[in-house]
Amino acid sequence: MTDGRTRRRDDTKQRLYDAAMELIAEHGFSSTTVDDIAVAAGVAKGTVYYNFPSKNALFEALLRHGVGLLTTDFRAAVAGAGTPPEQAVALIRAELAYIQRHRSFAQLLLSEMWRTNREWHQTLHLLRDEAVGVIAEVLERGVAEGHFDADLDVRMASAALFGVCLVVAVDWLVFEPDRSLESVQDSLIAVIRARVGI
Amino acid sequence: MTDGRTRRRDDTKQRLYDAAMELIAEHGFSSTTVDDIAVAAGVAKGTVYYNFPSKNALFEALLRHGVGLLTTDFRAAVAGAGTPPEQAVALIRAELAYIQRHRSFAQLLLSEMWRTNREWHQTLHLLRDEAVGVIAEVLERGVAEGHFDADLDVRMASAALFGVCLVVAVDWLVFEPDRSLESVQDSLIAVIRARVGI
Amino acid sequence: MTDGRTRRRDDTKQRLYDAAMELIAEHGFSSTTVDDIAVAAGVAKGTVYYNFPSKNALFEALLRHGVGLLTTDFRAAVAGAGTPPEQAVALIRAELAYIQRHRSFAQLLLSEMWRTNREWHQTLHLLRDEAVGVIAEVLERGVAEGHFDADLDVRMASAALFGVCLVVAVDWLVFEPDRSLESVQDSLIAVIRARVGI
Amino acid sequence: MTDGRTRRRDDTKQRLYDAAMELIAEHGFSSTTVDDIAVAAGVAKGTVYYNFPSKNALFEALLRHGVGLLTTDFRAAVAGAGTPPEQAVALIRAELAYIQRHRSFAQLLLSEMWRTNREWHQTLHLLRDEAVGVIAEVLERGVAEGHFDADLDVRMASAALFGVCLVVAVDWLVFEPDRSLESVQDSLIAVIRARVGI
DNA sequence: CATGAATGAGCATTCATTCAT
DNA sequence: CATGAATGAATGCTCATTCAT
Repeated sequence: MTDGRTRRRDDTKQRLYDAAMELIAEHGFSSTTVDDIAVAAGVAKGTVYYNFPSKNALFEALLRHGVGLLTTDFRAAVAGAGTPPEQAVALIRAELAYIQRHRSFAQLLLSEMWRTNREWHQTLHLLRDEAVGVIAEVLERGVAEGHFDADLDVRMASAALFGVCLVVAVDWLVFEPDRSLESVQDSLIAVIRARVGI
Repeated sequence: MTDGRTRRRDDTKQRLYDAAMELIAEHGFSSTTVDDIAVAAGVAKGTVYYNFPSKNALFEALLRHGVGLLTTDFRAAVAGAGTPPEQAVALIRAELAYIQRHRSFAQLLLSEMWRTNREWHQTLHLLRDEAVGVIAEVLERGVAEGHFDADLDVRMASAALFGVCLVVAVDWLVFEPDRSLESVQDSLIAVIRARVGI
Repeated sequence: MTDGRTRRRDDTKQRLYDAAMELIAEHGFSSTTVDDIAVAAGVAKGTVYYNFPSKNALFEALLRHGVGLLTTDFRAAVAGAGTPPEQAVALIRAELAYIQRHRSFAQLLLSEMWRTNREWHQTLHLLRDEAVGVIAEVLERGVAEGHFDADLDVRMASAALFGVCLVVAVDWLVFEPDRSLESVQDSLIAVIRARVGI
Repeated sequence: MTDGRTRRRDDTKQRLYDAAMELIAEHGFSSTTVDDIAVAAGVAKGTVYYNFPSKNALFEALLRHGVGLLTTDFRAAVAGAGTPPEQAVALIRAELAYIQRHRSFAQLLLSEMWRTNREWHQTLHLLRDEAVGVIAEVLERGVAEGHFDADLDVRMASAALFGVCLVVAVDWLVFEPDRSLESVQDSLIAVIRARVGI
């Protein structure tokens, strides 16, 4: 039955996604072999190529998948909070939580986001704009409504906010994995709020 | 003459460093071949193996070299400024300037810094502590002297500061390469200073 | 209905023949994939294996089919002409016409006819004898009836005649495809007739 | 020493040529693996790729090599004979002799010469013109000097002569390998000369 | 009758490493 | 001190074949 076949195929694709995500995040794209992915997904190597035209294509699909989830989380965070400052806090929490759940993907972004001349660079660029764009919207609204400094460089601020969460979260998961999400979130917000006075 | 030979050898090593840095930063470690490095350095492939025991060893030496330079710049920045807040600003400037000069190395750090299970992970970890440690010292002194909030999470703050500079700088060089160092620095400091009010 | 099903099955087989002939002739046996054949025939890959036990078997059937048609044409040409010399001309015309209609098959023969150690070599050998045999018969009769030189090496002459038509026809179709069949036929007969005087 | 290294490399290349020629002629291009070639040449697989950029490139070099030799033989045959008819006979003998020595190459030509859409088609086309061109020159001179029919289609005649030798020679080597070159040559010339009377 | 997802052996190609010169 | 020819294990990808539906 079509239904059965389709379900079977979707299963396979999902298992390949999961396996590839884990492996590529841990070892990087080039060091992850298609063989590894197949073994981890519990299928034959040919099955990878039956479901994706190439290793690159699988990776691109992966990026799309991962950033899509993140953007969805971002949108939900914004929708669930009231004022821009509250939304910003919600975004930070959402990003940290996402990274906690998909640590591997965060390492992937860190590795690939600013690397040019890769086949999937274009794809990643667009996806990034999608995700960071949600942050930028909030900051813009915050500026418009007088919550944030009027001359805030929104582009840089959103990139910086996105990036600092990324870096802090990954650092946390690598070096202090036992610390709780709440603790990290509180510290990070404190750091951002801190009148560092510089 | 020994002197001449040594100098010649150092030359070769330096050229290999430069070539490898450029290539690995641009394409990643796995995607850079020893052949590429040899060609870019203008030597035969065997020469790479005459000067370094392996590709991994070359890369470790590279990391040591690069982080060493950064740490030196950090120390100079601290020495050239008075109070901790001034030192912090000097550190930001130093990091941005370093990345501008060695953009490739920054991308390298971003890719490798938080990736475990690589042969050189240990090395990189130690080096990172060396560099980030300089930032931490300044923040600690700032807290001790009452410049910064007393309950500042210094560990996280220094990691965050290091990371945010890294991310902002790379983002700058990739997406707005024509912007000046000063402009970026000013914006970044403004963003950090901003009573974001969250 | 049995009739309907049979016809449908024959349709599928014919479409597979046509598709395979075209593709194998153009790209060779090894470079033609079963996938290509299925797509070109507009059926699923499994259908190829439902109708033929293997790719090799499909190819053998193809050879049988193609040479069978050629032999039939040869027989018709002989039957439609009077004396051996006239029959020889008719054979030349038949071969050229056949190749014009099935150019792909001619290229196939050229590639495979003299290649030993292929699974289907035996098959092809027998088929060849069938077709070239018709030419040989005509030449033999021509010798017996005094039309041709008494000491003609009939075996070689028939092979040579068969081959020269093959080569000339393929050359024509590849390099001067706009030339007419008649023109080629006339030139070829003139060349054969020519007292080259060597 | 450069000399030693160079000689060693040339040796390797020659051995690869020989091995590849034999194998590709016998089994065809697609069915011959680089592994086979390496084993037959007595080197490691990587060595093939150290000496040629790809399997295709090796094959193109092979074609150049083989047709080059044939053309040289053709030129020598023409130079060693007096009148165009004598030169034509010498060419036939040269072609038969060449094919006897390089039977594999002849099968190769038969398979590839009229196959379009292959990467090396262009190369082969040019090479063919070079070799067949020598025959055409002789025929042209023969016509000009009144040895051959004035309205001879030289283009076709040279292609036909080249092709008929090819076909006859291969047929000979496959089906009557014990027959002598002289015998075949005599029969072939007799066939060509025969007032077939068609 | 026909389908198409899945398989795994096989292939062209790459590349870190060795070593004779 | 430097070279570059040679190596062979590893890798991305192909494709004939199988089989559950």
